Amino acid sequence: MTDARAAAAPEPTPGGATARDRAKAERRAALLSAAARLFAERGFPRVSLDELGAAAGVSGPAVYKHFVSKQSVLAAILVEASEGLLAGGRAVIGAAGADARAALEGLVAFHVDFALSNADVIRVQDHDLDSLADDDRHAVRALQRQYVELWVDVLARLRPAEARVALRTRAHACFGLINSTPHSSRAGARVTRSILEAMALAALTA
Amino acid sequence: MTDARAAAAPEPTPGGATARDRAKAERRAALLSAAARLFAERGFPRVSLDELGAAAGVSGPAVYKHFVSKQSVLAAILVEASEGLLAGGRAVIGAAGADARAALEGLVAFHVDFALSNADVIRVQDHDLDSLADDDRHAVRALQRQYVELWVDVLARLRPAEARVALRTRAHACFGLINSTPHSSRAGARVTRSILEAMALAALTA
DNA sequence: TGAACCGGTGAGCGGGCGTTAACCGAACGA
DNA sequence: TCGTTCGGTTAACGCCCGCTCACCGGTTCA
Repeated sequence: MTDARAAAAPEPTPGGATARDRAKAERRAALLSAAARLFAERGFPRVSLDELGAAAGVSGPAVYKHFVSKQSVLAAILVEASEGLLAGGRAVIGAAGADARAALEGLVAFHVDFALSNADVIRVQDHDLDSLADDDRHAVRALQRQYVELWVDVLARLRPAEARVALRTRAHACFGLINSTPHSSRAGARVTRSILEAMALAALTA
Repeated sequence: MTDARAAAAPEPTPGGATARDRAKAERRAALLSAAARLFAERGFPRVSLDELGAAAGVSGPAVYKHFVSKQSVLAAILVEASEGLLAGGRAVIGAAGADARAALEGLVAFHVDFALSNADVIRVQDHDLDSLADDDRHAVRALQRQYVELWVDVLARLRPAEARVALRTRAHACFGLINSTPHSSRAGARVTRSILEAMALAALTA
């Protein structure tokens, strides 16, 4: 009975690392996605480690083989999300070049897309941010601030007369508008996407 | 030494009830406002009853002389807010009569005003709603749904061709836009108010 | 092949916190 | 004036839960 397994197990290590490493990475990913869903549903403090582990197929303190604490699971989710948002925003702006209007439209489309496909993370972000330890929260806030400034820069090109404080308020309001998706996704994704994009652009360029 | 107090204490009971009743009502109000602030700052599960009591001048289990549980404090805040929102919305629509555009502008102004002067409650509302017991949450949700339908009715008058599902998405997005205030009130209240009103109307009537 | 590694488990500790219990003193009502 | 009411206090219970510990069995690698 060893032959079959011997043929299956020692594959040329497609991930580039040992089988145990790949299994561990999968577990970690499963934990993160389960955590995002659970935190979004009930809020960070009301999810126990036992529940979290169970949702990923392991049970209880096994989480500590992947994260140093419950808080660090939350931190991993939020840092990853903030970095993704910032990187994506930069890419969009770079692609638009000097065309400020195109940059704004790209940012809106990108953010709507992110919100629609990461509703859980959105919920967690403005739900449980202050359950983070101070340094983690500062890190996430710093990333978010950079992302906001990305928007403000683009808006400043379109509305040179307006103060940056006001533009910042506009950007935050626009995020609130787009991030309303998790609370209201009754309509289909296609309709929701086009409604949100139109509303956001109208609100920003009126 | 009785004379001075005898002259001061038995006032004609200005509140209409006994002095003890008035004191109790004040305590209850103090507890509610302290709770709104604390819940907004740190989230419902991370505020202990001792902290809550201390913030209102009493300490610890004295809260149980005014509320049957910690959850019921949260429920009182959210039910009161939702009822206020619904009643205010109805009043605004009634005052506008047949002019749908005026009704919408009134709703926007009213909601912006509410969000600016009740930032704490706004934060608590979309932070800790699911920390409520099932029946309380259902009650709040029912009130919120009626408020949303108020907006949808007005929007339907202005956009007769659009499906109500889509209009509901628009309403939620608009709430998200306006309710972004607590996250971004860096600019002054006056500027913020006019920016939010303009953005909301632009988003809804584009 | 065998020692080291490592991710998983179950048991258990310790602290925080919601809630209850027993009691006290002032305000109230007859 | 005197019994009752009632809002307040302190002490303590009991549970939940984050986290640690001791241990186990398969994978890895020399």
